[in-house]
Amino acid sequence: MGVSKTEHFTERQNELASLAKALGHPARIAIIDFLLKTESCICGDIVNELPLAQPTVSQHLKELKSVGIIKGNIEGNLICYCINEATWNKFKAFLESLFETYNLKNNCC
Amino acid sequence: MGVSKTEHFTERQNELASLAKALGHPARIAIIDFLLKTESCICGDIVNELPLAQPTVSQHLKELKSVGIIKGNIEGNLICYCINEATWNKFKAFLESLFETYNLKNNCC
DNA sequence: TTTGTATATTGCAATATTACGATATTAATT
DNA sequence: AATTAATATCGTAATATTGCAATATACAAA
Repeated sequence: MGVSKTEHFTERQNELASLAKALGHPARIAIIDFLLKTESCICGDIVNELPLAQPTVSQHLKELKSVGIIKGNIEGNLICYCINEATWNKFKAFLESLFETYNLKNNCC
Repeated sequence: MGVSKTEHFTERQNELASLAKALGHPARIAIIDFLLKTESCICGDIVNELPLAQPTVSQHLKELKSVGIIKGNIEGNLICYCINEATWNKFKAFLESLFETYNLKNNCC
């Protein structure tokens, strides 16, 4: 991407955009789906669940981790990933606020 | 971006990723914020609301329009943009389903 | 200590995104 | 018809993303 002028937007706008961007790839949605589906941490199973090479999956995990959507714990030989509750709730709150605004006010063409 | 292998993911994963990606820029969040805030269509005011040049804003509007999040109507000399209810509701449904799954099931490290 | 297994990092090619000046288009106004 | 105003498109520079082979790292097991 080109340089995006984050300094001109509010912190909330930048944060929400970062979170949305992190989810803006089907592989990363698939990772989140998988984490939610299995009801707990995932240790050493994610690569096999995705139609991508191991380094590519690792990179997607890194991106999700860098915005805080997931967190990883080293567990012996494996790395266990799970949803990061704090960030997830923040994301949820951002969006629920948007959805609420739309429901209450929009009266459009 | 490089080529993303959309053919390996489900339609839902690809759609949700596209919508999230479209919201993955603070300028586009700002546009949505503004549309929601003003409670109706926006005619000819968006460029002045954003700290970006007119062609850049036009490009962001085009991206939001191309995934269906907003729609535009020509109104005389102006173009009026508003949230596209169908897509917005779809996006909302996708996310509410994710949030629900998290609430019910997640029991994590 | 060597081997095997899981994950991360590096490096790079192909492609996409962002931003904006210049220019085109379209319609209202004079 | 010429001017003004709003928006879109084109072209392009700078930078980011995606994907993966090769390689590194870290730990467990033999």
